[in-house]
Amino acid sequence: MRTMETVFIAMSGGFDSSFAAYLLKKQGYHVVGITFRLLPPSLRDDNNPRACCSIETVHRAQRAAAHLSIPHYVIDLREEFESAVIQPFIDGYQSGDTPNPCVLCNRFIKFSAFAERAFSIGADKIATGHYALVEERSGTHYLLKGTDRSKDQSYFLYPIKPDVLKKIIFPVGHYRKEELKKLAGDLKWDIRSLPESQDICFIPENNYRAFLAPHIQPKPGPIYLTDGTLLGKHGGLHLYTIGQRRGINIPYKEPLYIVDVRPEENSLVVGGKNELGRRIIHAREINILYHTQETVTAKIRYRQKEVPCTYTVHGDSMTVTFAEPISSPAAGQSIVLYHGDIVIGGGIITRNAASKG
RNA sequence: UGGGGUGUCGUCAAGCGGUAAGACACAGGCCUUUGGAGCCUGCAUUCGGAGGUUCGAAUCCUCCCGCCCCAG
Repeated sequence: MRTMETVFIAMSGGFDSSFAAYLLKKQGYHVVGITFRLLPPSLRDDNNPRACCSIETVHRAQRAAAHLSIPHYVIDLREEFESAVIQPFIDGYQSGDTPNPCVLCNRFIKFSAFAERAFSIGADKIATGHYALVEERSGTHYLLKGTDRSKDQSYFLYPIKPDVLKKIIFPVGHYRKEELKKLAGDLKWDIRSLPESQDICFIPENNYRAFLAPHIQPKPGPIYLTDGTLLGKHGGLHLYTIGQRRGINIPYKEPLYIVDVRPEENSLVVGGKNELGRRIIHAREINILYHTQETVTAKIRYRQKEVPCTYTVHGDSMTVTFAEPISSPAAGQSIVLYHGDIVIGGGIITRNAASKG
């Protein structure tokens, strides 16, 4: 009988990661529960049960660990989170981009800082409650979509480095959400009452504009129609993103959407829905996990069906060309490539490089 | 000051004597481990004001007020 593997699982106190811990334990791993401290005191919100490190959240994770009779520790990643996620989030909006904090968190916190820490103190593997899969096929590890396509979170996971990928387990990735709920119903502890994590963990009530308010000085500017007509004014570029409809506050014969954000002149360009499509997208800071010559697809947001495309890599950037225009690619968001279920990789969409098509 | 036009929801706009369409905007909700999108719901007891005619008026008449053109 081989030595029991030690798995450190990131526990948020929510349903998915708690159940993931349960599954690992059941599979015979030596499981250690870990909860992160991520927020500086100024952002701590002990009244928000979904906030990532409120007192209540930590307690919930501790209780879950106790139910499973596994050790539980809290590790402090506040500095890393502040410099790698929160500050870039603010800076991104300030500069007219639309950052994706979950992607940054996975890239720099969960599958970097936490992973390093875990491996340095005895973990063989790490695990999270993400709906995705890591599979080994003839010596190579692949990142795959979760079995439950409606919950698949592989989009957020593309930045994982290959050497870390092979040491990851996503225990809930094999299940459909309803299966998990059903299995959970048979357990002694009331795991189903645990909250579902969602929204940005450091932003209360999902109101990122309110979160940014104290950090960004509002800088009003003009709003133009695509033909150059001055239509109105905006209250600061950080309040808008490509493809946005609500909040533009301009009555017009048809709904208007943000077609372009121009930080150089602090202006916004709006147009009809049919003006949002782009066929060519450039991305930076790419991470490629898999190579193929076959037809690939890509998407530029979570919960979107992938669109056929081709891509060419140049160093750490790439150009993706879609067969059909894809709507509203925003600088700062991520584009992720797939070959069937397999995540090829992805990168961050760059400004002024999303071409018309 | 003469002549003409016009005044209906925040904006645009139906209505033309029978008891206020619609679009955009806005608000709320749903969806959702990013933003955005999408979907659902709400949104003028009242038609510039005051009288009058009618069983009945935003719709007809009178006066007043406000805008917009043309002329001086």
